Order: sequence, then C-alpha cells, then structure tokens
Amino acid sequence: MSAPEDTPSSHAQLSRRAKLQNGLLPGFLGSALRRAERAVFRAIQRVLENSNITPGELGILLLILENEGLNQAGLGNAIGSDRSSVVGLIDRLEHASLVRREPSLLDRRSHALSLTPQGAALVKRLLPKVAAQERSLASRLTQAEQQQLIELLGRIGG
Amino acid sequence: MSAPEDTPSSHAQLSRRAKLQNGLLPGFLGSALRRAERAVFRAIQRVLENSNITPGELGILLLILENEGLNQAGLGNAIGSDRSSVVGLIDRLEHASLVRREPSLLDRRSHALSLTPQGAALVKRLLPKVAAQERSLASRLTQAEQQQLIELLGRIGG
DNA sequence: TATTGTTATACTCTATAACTATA
DNA sequence: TATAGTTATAGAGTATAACAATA
Repeated sequence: MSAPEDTPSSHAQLSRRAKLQNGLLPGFLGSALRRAERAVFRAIQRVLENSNITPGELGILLLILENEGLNQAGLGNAIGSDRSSVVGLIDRLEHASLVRREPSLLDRRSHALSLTPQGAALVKRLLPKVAAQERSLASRLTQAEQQQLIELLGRIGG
Repeated sequence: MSAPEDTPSSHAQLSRRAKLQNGLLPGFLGSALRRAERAVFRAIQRVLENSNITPGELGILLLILENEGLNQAGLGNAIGSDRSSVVGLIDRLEHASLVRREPSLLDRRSHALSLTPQGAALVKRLLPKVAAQERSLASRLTQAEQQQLIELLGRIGG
C-alpha cells in the first residue's frame, strides 16, 4: 500500500509492510527454504487441525506405514534426527494409539514399529486431504514443477 | 552394505541404513524442505565456524545491509518472526558490535537498524565464502537449476 | 485504538552424555 | 567394542501476553 520508494541510503524509515531488498543473498536459499517449509507446514496443519497430530507426526506415520518393522534408529536416520529424539515422538504416537512398539524378532535390542489399525485408518483418511491441500498450496506449480522441486531438494538435502 | 531386500510386508527387520520406502508422501515436500534446509544450514555453518555468528544472523545482517533504517517489526516481518523474537536477535548482534539501534527520525517508537562498520566488513568478508560453500553444496545443481529452485520455493513460500 | 519495543514466560524441537541390554 | 533404546538435561528458536511509550 504505502510502500515508500527504495532509498536504502542513509536512514530512510522502512514501514513494516515495505518490500525489502534482498539482493543476491547467499543466505537466500536457506531463507527461501525456511519460508517454504513454514508455508507447507501451515497448509498441512490446516488439514490436521482436528486430528491431534502434527505434520511431522503424519510424516512419521507414513514412513512407518511404508516400512513396517522399522526400528527407532532407522526412523531417526530417515528423518534426520537423533535416536534420542525419536523416543519422545514415538512415545506420543504410541500413547495416542496410533503406533505400536513390538519386540523385534531379529534383534532383541530393537523395537519393530508398526501402525495400529487406528493409525493406519487415520493416515488413509488424511492422505487425500493433505494431498489436496498441497495441491492448492502449490497451485502455481505444475505437477512437473512440483516433482522437479522435490527432486532438486533431494539433491541438496539427500 | 548389508542392506536387506525390500520386504515391507509383515515385520521384516529394517536395518538403520536400509533405504526406506517413501512413496508419494504428501508430507514429503515438507520433509524434503526440512532436510535441504538443514544441509544448507550446516554448509553455511562451516563457513561461519570462527565468525561467531550463525547462518540466521548472517541473513539478518544482509537484510539490514540492504535495508538500512529498517525497524525491528519490519525485520520480523521480513524473516517471518514475531517482533518479540527479534529483540533477542538484535540484542546479540548489537552486543557483538555488528548492528546499531538508532532512534528513528520519523517514529519515536521505532529503532532504525543499521550495520556498524565491523558488521558491514564482516558481511563483505563472508559473502564470497558463503557463496562458494553454497555452490559446492549445490554442486549437482546447475546454475539454472539453482535459480529455478529458488524461484519455485519463492512461489510456495512467497 | 493501534503499533513499537520490551520483558516474562513457556513450549517445541533437537542434541549430548551416560546408562542398560543386547549384539 | 559397537549398537538400540532410554533418560536427564540443556540449548536453540519461537510464540503469547502484558506493559509503557508513542502514533
């Protein structure tokens, strides 16, 4: 609205809503990532509003669904978190009766993770809604662009 | 190494290093974003190792450099944080003699932010190093792909 | 009435270190 | 010796609510 002209010299007052210069910011990639991540987070959050789980937790449920028998260290490895961080995550999902810890048949140190019927049902109920929300979030991205985005991100973060 | 074959049925043990299934994960975009962001963060962190500032702080310095006179609420708006969160960030940068708070000439409630000479010098010293590090991080992305990545991210997070 | 900077406070996420039981 | 799960603990990062000064 009342965006002042660009006068980055001396000490022109910049209003809260002014568009800022952010030139070639080498940090821009990181910054763009953070903002995009937040946008995705919020979009998925809208879907999950009355589901009592967070976007991150949904991701964990999906990983477990597709990798039944996974142990906690493996899960931590998959989501890039320390195994000590996984404990609390699984604790909460277990208390919510969405995930089960079962003794591994192959390694008595491990817990084999799996979804409870409720957990699986919840994922299946939410999946289409989340997908729809992601589509609307990335509405200005074509399907191909979405795929490429994920591919490019994977090459950086993979 | 000893990666077991894919047997996602029943409760096959999945080793820590096994490649996981992660199908169409609607959460995958968010997850990919998070992982990429971490990778960028760590890469820039390596450059900043003995600079006593974090990647996020460097981003703030750059924003202030390019938007001198910006106030704290405006900065918070730019980085997507609450103004109460900005206070501590600027406190630290001010104590490090990298940023100055000056009384705004136009609004006596506001502080006009600017870099100290040291702050500006630090940014100019670090900029090329960070850019180089980003290039090596995204070494498998062409220049065009890097640009497109930022463009796509901007459309999501913008 | 609304906004800026600030403080107090709390919450989430995550990591490190140390322990135990297994391998 | 090394790894899986766990606990205790601490550190970022961030938000909410309230307040004084100012708009």
